[in-house]
This record gives sequence, structure tokens and C-alpha cells, in this order.
Amino acid sequence: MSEDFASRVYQVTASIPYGRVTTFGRIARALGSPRSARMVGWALNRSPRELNLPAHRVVNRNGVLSGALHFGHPDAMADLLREEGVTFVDEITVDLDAFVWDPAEDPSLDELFVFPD
DNA sequence: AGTTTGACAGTAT
DNA sequence: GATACTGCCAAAC
Repeated sequence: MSEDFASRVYQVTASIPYGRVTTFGRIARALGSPRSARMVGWALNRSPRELNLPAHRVVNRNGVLSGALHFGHPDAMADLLREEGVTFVDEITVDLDAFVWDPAEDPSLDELFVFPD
């Protein structure tokens, strides 16, 4: 399976359950490149709006809404998450421990995994 | 064609 | 424990 990195990022992102969040690192790890978290950010940045990706559910390892600035208005991202029931420990920080979702734990994403034998 | 930059993360100091 | 440095890979300059 040799799809573009970005495409795989979109697929994983689209798979984030409602009311849950995940991190750049976890997405990267799920794709087989634990050290390419930056690429996830790069991919999301250039992600077409047509895909309707729930990118607001992607936060950094601290649970901080690092991408809030890319949502038109910074608070838009936080509002969306609150509406999904996600609680915040700070104005820009979600309760990651309580709502984090690890793509690698979801069996339905097996096809995306890139485990090197 | 070399350099810089990114919605980051892990390790080292 | 907080800061600094490095890795990652593609795109824009």
C-alpha cells in the first residue's frame, strides 16, 4: 500500500470518533512513522476543506489546540470540541487523558498500518 | 539546487 | 523539571 502520506493522514483523521481527540504523534505512529508528527501537521494544513475532516479533533501531545489558528477563528476549534462533550483543562487545552483516542487501537484501520514485518 | 519552514515529539542536557 | 537539540519528509522560496 503506497498511498501519499497525506492521504493516509486524511483517512485516519476522518476516522476519529465523535467526541474524541487524538494527537499528531499517535497518527504518525499509526502510519508507521513515529517521528514524522510534523508531517501530519503539514498534511492537515494542506488538507482540502471538501473532505470535511474533523481536524479539530487533532491536538498536540499536550492536548493543546495547536491548530486552532487555522480554523478561521481560534475559538472555533474549542467550541466544536465542547459541543462534542470534550472537556477542557484550559481555554486551549483539552482533557487529553480522558478523551484521547489512539488510531493504533482501532482494528478497522488495519489497512492503513505500515508494520515492517 | 540549497535553505527554510511546518497544526510535532522524543531524547538529551 | 525546564530548555535545547535533533529527527522526520514534503513544499514553498
